[in-house]
Amino acid sequence: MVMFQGSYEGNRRTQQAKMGSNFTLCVYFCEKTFTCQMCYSSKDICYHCGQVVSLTRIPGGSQIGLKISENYTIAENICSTYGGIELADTTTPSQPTSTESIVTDTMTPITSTPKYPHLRGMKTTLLSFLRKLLDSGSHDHIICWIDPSKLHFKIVNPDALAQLWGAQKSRTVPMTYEKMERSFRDFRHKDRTMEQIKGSKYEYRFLEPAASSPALPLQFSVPTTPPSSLLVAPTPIRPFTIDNLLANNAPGCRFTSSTSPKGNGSRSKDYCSRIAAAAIPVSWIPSKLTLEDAFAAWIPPQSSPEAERINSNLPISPTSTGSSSTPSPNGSPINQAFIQASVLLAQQNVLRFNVFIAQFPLLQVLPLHEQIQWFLRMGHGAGAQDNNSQK
DNA sequence: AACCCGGAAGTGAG
DNA sequence: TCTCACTTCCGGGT
Repeated sequence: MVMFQGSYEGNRRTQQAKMGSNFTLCVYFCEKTFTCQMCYSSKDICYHCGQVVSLTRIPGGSQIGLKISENYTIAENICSTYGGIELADTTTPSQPTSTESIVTDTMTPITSTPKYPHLRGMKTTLLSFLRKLLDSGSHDHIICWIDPSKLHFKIVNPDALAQLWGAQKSRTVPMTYEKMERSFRDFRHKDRTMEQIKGSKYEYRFLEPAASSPALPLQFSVPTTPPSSLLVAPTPIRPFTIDNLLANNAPGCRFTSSTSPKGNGSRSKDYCSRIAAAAIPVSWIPSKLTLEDAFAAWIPPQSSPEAERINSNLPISPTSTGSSSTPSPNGSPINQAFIQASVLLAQQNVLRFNVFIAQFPLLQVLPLHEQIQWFLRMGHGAGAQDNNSQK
């Protein structure tokens, strides 16, 4: 595994990483530390967010001087998605003794590192690349399904998509959407693997099922369309919690929210596919999931004061994730104390989330459910231990 | 002028 | 060397 770690220095929002040469790195932030990992690409494109993550080394000093430009977006977990590499545990980072050791011990020149070694021998076609982005659901701000059952999709950010594709191919010349479009024209007219939706420049439809095109391996398995059996399942396999929602990286999920920074977002069928992947009956699904709903569905860790307070008033164990208890879709068997506590908790979390996300413009480019993941991961949620020092 | 289209040659990987 | 899947360029049409 190619990796380095370092302690976080200074204001994370204004720093720019300096590492000497252009390596593509994965950056994972937590409260005080971060981890960077090389991706197998000569480009500085983050597969996760579609933006440039350009890191360089600041020479000298015993601390690693790593900074991320404000113009760049934090990239999360890209390697585990694409390269099969797990992120390091940043809770107890091992501090390298010098910047020199970082480079010599953990940095491998791009030229000697095969791109996506797990893909050796497998040709990555443009079609399979698009399908993977769509099916992962993590690039909805770049390319997303309009109707997965009809293989109908939309390119939301053509330039970012071209950047991703260029990074995938490790071309020295930047890829542009115009050049990608040339391939699309062949797909449409020569290969007949795609068609353009009339009147929509950026909407297309695949003309063949995914199985016939070579698919990239996924770290997680998600169906293009949810099995119909899930949509009519009479009994929930997992309780309706935000943890379960977030734990399943189902395609196309978006939370809707009045507080969404871009006010975008939200297609109920996307939400349905997420819910279906979490194996929750479709009858539970509201037409839209708001930020308030998401936090209302989130049951805090049992160790938190809020959780203990709720538990003491709750006849049904709320140890949510993985539990066999099944909250009612209508909430009827749940006692008033729990409902009131949940509402209070949701309100607190929404307020905290708004404060949190306002501080991090870089996170605002991410889909809302990923913003929520960051929010929870960084321990800001009401119910988590309130040890946030960051303001 | 801007955009779209498609032919043709070039490129890199297998 | 050959094939494949693009990539790059560019002239023509709308």
